[in-house]
Amino acid sequence: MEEEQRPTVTSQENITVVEKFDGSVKLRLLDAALWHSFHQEGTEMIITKAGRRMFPFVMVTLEGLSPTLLYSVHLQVVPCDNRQYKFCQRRWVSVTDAPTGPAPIPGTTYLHPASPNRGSFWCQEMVSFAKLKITNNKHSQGNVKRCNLKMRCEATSRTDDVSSHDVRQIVLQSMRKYMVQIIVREDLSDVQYVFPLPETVFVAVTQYQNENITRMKITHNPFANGFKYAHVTGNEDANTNGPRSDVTKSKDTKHKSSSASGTKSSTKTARAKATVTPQTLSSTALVSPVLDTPAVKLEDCTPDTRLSSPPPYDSTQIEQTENSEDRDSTPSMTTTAQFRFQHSDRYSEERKSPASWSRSQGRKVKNEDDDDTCDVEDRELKMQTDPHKTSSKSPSSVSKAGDEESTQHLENNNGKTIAGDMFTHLDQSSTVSPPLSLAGETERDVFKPPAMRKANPRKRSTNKRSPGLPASTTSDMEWCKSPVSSCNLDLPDDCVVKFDHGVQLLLHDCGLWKSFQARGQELSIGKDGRHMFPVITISLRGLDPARMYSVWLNLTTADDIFSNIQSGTLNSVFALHRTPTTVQPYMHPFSPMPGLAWMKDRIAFSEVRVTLDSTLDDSSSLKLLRNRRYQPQILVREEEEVAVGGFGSSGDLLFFPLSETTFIAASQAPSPQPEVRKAKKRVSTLTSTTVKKECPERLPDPVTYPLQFAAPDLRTLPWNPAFMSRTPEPTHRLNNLCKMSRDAASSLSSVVLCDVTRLVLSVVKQIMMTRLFVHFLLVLMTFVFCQSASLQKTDGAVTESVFTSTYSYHHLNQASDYLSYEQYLACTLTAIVFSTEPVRQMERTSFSSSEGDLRTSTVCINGIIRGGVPRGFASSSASSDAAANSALLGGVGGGPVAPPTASADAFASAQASALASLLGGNAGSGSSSSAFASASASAFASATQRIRAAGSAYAAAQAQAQATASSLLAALQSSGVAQSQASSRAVSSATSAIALARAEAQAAVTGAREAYASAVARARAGVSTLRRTEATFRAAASAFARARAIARASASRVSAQASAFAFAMARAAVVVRDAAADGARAAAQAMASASSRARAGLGSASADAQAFASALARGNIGTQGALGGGLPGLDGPSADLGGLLGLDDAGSSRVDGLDGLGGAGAGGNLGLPLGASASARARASATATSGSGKVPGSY
DNA sequence: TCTTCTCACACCTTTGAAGTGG
DNA sequence: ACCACTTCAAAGGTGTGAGAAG
Repeated sequence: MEEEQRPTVTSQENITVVEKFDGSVKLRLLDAALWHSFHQEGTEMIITKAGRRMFPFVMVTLEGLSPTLLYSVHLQVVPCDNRQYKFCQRRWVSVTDAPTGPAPIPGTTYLHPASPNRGSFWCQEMVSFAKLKITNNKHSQGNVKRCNLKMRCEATSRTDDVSSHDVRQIVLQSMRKYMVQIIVREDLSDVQYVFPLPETVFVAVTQYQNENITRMKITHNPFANGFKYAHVTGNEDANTNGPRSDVTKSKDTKHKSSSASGTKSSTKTARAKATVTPQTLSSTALVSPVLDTPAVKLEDCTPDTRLSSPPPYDSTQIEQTENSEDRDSTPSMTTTAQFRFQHSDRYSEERKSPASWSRSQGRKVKNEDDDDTCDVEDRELKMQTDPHKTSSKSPSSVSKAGDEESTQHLENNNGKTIAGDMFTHLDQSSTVSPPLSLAGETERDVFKPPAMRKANPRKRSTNKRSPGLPASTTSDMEWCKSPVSSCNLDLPDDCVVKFDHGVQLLLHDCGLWKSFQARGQELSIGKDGRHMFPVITISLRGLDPARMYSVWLNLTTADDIFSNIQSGTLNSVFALHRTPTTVQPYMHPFSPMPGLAWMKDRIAFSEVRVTLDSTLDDSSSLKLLRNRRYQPQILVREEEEVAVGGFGSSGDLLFFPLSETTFIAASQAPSPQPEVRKAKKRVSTLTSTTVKKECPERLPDPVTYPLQFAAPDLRTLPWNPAFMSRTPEPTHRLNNLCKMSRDAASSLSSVVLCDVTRLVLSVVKQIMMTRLFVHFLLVLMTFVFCQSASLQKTDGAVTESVFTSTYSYHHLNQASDYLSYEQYLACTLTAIVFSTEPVRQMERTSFSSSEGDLRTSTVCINGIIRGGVPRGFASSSASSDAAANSALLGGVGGGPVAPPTASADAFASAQASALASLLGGNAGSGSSSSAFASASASAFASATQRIRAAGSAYAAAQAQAQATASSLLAALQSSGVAQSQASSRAVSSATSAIALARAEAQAAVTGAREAYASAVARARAGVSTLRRTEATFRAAASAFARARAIARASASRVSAQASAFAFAMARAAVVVRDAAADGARAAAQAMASASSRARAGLGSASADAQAFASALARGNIGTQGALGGGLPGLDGPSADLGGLLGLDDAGSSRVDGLDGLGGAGAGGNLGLPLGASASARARASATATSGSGKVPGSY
């Protein structure tokens, strides 16, 4: 590991960093130059009982971590040795030569509050330990308890306990030397990476020992600004009293009483002198003791120099730095306020040119002469050491050059560094890679050119308008319409052109932006959000007119600089209280739109708001941090259609950094210069009012494009892009946001959807899936219909009808600002319903009747939304309901719209016909086109046929029984005649004949019983079928009743027709039911008469048999012994016949069933509840049948 | 007596709330 | 009503210096 750690010092965007390696993981210590400067003096850190922050604090960046693994980042302060130190003779010397002193406190660990987190997180953001505190209070709690994920999982119940402590303190011992090291640990594993930072070696003290350290602390730490003046004058006093050695001597000899009083008095004196003239301070600054620390400015160092001369990081160097000659010979990286100068430029491309920052620097030199001698010292030193830069770097020249060349440099430096920053904010799923943008550099260079440099000054000279006024729209439009390739010189005034991949972007109101930049870049924001002003207004050119694009505004943190404006000067130091965050990009509300629409007019981000409230759930608000500098960028993303409809983001991404609009998010911080405020306010008011008055149509209206159904791809791509153009803009965005291509609806989509639908986020997240489902349904149905062979119109008529239906409904809502999501959903469902078969039969003329169409749509929408599709009935029921409603309101079956009364009659007749067909056995042959009626009729007809078959079998069995009885009677009669005439021989033969007749009668009865059992089974099956049919009818009746109730509620205008319809239907049903009842009654009577006839026949047969038996008993005594027990078997046929009489119950059951069936049919179709008596009777009859059909087994 | 430590202090910045005026 | 701005107060960070503690 030691070998792998090869610290190298590099300069990254003017920030000196030290790179550390541990295997594949790289750590960079930011602000290494500041650390080094302190290190050279011997860093001291104050420790207090309550805890005190470190300054400088540790900031690092990490690379090489696995994006998906969880890591915890620890800062560990480890003792360098066991020795105790004291500050003697301006140097730190060891008190105990041998490590025999008190044992140092073991290294304490500070867990970064963001731990644990994924590697992507750690590598994306800077890791700052600014809030770490060190203390000498042994009872202070460290934060080691919060350790890693393992421990957190194991001890979740102790969360509160942990949070209750001050977990941000590390316990140290004073007068001991420590070093910071960073430990990166993989959670849930034992892998860890250790990065010792020798640059951070410091001595923990309770009171500063080294005066230079104190001075440097005051210089660089913004919280010590209150002592800055004191040190300026204190140094002055020291210089007037003698060389610095005297000061040191007084410090070393601890003449604290005198020095303290002197310092205190000097403090007050300094504040009294705070208004001293810059010249005076400049002269005093030239002899400031800070000059004792010779420094070479970073700018004076060539990269090679910086790279080739890494600072010595040996901790023992602290003891060597007491020699001033050594310090002089050491190539120090920087000095005091130089850092601030550098940090102001950190990560900023303005260093390459921009006027704003150059002006800031110029003002800084001019204004901070009052209070900061260090800048002047450095600058003077620089001017002495580098004569070549003396002229070029003078404040005035810098500022002037910045003013003149800012525009030209802006597009030149369309930024590589910006590209790197920007892509960290982009969607990771984007297919665009950083090289794409970088590759465009050459192309931009081709476009950029001298034309711009020549054109702008000339135009500017002729510009007589106020610089704050917007540019001429006419010229802008001409610019937009002109071809890209021409790259003409006639650019609008007050604009700057940028290029990316041949697409040109025109930034308007640059004069206004410059005006603000010249007076300070702060943009006041509040917690409740404010509109940006000036408004970022652009124009685009070079887009493909037919392709869809979305335009985004992205705010990137231009740096990690904490900035504020103090005394009219822009101060920038490292952010102390904040860690950098990513700002969610803002999509222009018109997105996506065809390129032609984007190029048609200006694109203004007037609706965007900036806010400090990070919890604000508003997609139009950009959540910013105070006192951070932000770099607006325009992103143009090409949207491509995807197979399932909607648009995806698979196209190219263009980006345009707008360095002209860089601003600092100020926290209601008033500018200290009243004239600046007045000027800003004047310009703001003037511009706002002027813009509103002179350019009321500055914002383009949503572009409307005609539907083009003839396009061939419309038959294959069901989601018609033209449809999106015609829909209201919010719906337009809905289609884009809810497209199926996105696996999961992102939070951004949800947020934007909240904006569109005006619904809360939770609701939007719930309906997202519903919306996707509806979208899928619509796409699928359109696709199916387009592919269906039954579709007569192959030119997308169904698609058009769907869209027309939806669009006509949209007309109804044009008065409202936005179409609610419920309305949109209803429209979509309506489109689905109206795409079904009955509607396809409609004529286009009747369908396009907007009012009736709307009314019909409303009815169906309400019915479907409120009542839903009847379960188990699926599409047929829905279509029948739709057809019924359509027939009710506008006619069905095509043709012109029929009068309401006629429609009701037609519908009633259709219903009656269906019922008649059901009861008359003509199911399916009726004229009703209702699928529901057909299905129900066929089921009912089948049940009826089965019942009739059972009745026929019963009748056949009954007839067979009667025939058998007749034959038996004939046989008995014949045998009796013969026996009366014959002798005993005849008696025996008669006996055998009787036995034969008995057997035959028995067989006949058995057959009749089997036939009876079969008839009973069939009757039961008929009853079961009847019940099923009854249930079906009940469901149908319920669904129909619900649909009718909904129709009645929603369509008040047609209540009269509905009443007439109901009356006619009820009348028809009554007629039908009466007819059915009459038929059933007649059948029952016929059945009863047949039964009575059979009973009569059997009774006579039984009487004959008894007469025959008595004759035998009287006339043939000799054969009594043979006959034995008489004719007991005759009871059997009698019982069997009695059982056969029970078949009447079966018959009555059938009648009852038919009666109930008729009631069910009528009741179901009338929407009336079925009478309980029908089913009860049916059940009772069935029970009675099974009970009475029990045949005695005497045989 | 010397060194180290503690604490109150003045001063600063940051942050947010409330008020004011256009 | 909205927005921009001002004023004020609270919280927290900083070095200083007197005094206490070891």
